[in-house]
Amino acid sequence: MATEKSKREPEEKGKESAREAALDFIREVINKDLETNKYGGRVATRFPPEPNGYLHIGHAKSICLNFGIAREYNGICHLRMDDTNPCKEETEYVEAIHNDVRWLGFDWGKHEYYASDYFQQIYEWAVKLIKAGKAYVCDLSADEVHDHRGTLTTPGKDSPYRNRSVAENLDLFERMRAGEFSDGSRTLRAKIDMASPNLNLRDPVMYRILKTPHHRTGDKWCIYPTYDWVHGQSDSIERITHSICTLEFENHRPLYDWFVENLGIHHPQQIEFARLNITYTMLSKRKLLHLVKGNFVRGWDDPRMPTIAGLRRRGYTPAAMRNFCKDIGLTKTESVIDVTRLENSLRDDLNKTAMRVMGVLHPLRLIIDNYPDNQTEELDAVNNPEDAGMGTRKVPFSKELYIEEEDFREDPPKQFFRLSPGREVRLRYAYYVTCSKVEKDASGKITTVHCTYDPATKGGDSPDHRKVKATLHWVSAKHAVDTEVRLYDHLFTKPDPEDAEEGKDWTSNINPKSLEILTGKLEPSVTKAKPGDRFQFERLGYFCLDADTTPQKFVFNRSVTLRDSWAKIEKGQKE
RNA sequence: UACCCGGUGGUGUAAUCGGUAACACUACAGGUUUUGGUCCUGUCAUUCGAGGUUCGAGUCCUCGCCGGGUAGCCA
Repeated sequence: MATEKSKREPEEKGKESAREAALDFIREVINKDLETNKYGGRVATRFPPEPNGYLHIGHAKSICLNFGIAREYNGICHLRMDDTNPCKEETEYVEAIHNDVRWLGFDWGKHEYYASDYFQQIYEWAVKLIKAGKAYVCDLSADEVHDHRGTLTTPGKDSPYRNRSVAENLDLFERMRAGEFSDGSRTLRAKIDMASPNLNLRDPVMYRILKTPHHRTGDKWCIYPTYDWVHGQSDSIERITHSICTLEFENHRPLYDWFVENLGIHHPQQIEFARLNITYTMLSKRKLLHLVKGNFVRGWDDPRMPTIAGLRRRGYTPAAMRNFCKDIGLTKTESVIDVTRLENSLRDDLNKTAMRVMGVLHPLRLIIDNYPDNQTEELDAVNNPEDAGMGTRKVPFSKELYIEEEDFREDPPKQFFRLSPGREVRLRYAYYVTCSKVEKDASGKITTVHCTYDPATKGGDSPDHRKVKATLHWVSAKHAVDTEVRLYDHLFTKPDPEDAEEGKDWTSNINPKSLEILTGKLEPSVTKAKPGDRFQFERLGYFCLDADTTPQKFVFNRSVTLRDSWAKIEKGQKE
């Protein structure tokens, strides 16, 4: 094993350094800023979620980026809750965010912040802009503001309230804060340019009246700053150097720049990257919320969900997710990642780390006619052929076994190497067996396969070195542990879930067969497992013990199948 | 129809000051194998188009074409 490792290491190191050599465009900007000493050698990033839902794999990309950069540059990464809309935010989500970021392997230390902690400062800066004649109270309704904004191709019109005196603005704004006006009746707006080709600069709203209690500030405020007004200033307050965000905020950057410049405060550099898209996967927080609220799934942590909580329950490891985020790269090009990339990252990780075990999903009885009736043998099985350090275990063997239905064909097609009448195969770690006959029920369905075994092949090797073309997994019938197994398929039937037929919406693409539940048989060693433990069921896939498990009933989630080249061949034969 | 951003193989990313288009995944073909897994080997693009600058262009210039974003008091 030691020699194998030393053989592999140079390769892996080579790959690492090659990866490091090719810096992504964001790290290039940071390097440049370090060279020019733009921020005095500091690197400070932040991950700024709104606590209005669970984090998903797209957020994982951002988390890995922001915390990763901080780690690499010996900098710092803040966790900041962007909680500026009291109507949508809940403490439950804050806790879920903590959980998920930590689970992914990142630590914000003491640097946890809330935009709501800055409300007073933000308010004072608003007053400052009013005094400078750069913000005004506007009495237009939401609809009227919309009408005045103009369109993508035509300029907007100034609000009739745009030229109020500073004194009047100050008075009105103070009374907005005091709760004198009803929700939506007035706003504070930045005075920029109603004719700007960038609509974000057409006197954007900075404050709205919202008499709704906030999850942290309670009823202290009845006016709340908009995201556009608060976000950049929050970054500035925290002295963030590089504000990394997704592409849709590119058009907002001029506005954020306008705010910090007119306030004369620290100016972070915003850098935008393309958000993650994955085939057969929905990555819109709003729509994921709809899936949960509409009971299309069993909750935020349903193993079919692309949420971090869902993937965790499915059996994903933090390392697999981090590797995935690293592998997909970072650009400004909008792209769609094939979901098999995500699955492959899990296979890669679990192949090296998961304990092997034998389990049968679709049991077919197999009787070894020439095996002693009441005999049980304890056979040695390797726990992980990739890691000898994981040792071996004993697996009980007896006359009656279960094998996988798929592993027997009475009339084998071309290239089918598994068991069929007259054919000899290996039962993993046990014996060579040859099929002598089958039993069928009235409908013609095969109920039992009879075999004879060769006692000389104990352990799975034949002294005469004769070859068998297949090795089957099996479970001893009288030692088998029943388990519920949940098999998952993509939550959506189309690569692009948004691609709905005329007159239908994205929910019409939800896969009605995304969950299949069955009862399987497992070797008894799994009874020691704890929820969250991951296994490879040999020749089938990776499975994770679910939290629904009770002392009476095991529940396994299939995290991902193994690659299956026979399935591919068979599919090709049918076409 | 305005503004902003993007366009390299089936997919995702690379390619210092312009200098032989590289890596990974997939697919396909082999090899190893007590998992049809893993692992190993091989094969698969002249960079959206047209001009231009240059000894030399994926990189620079011009004009097109295509895709995405933007008209919340959401973030």
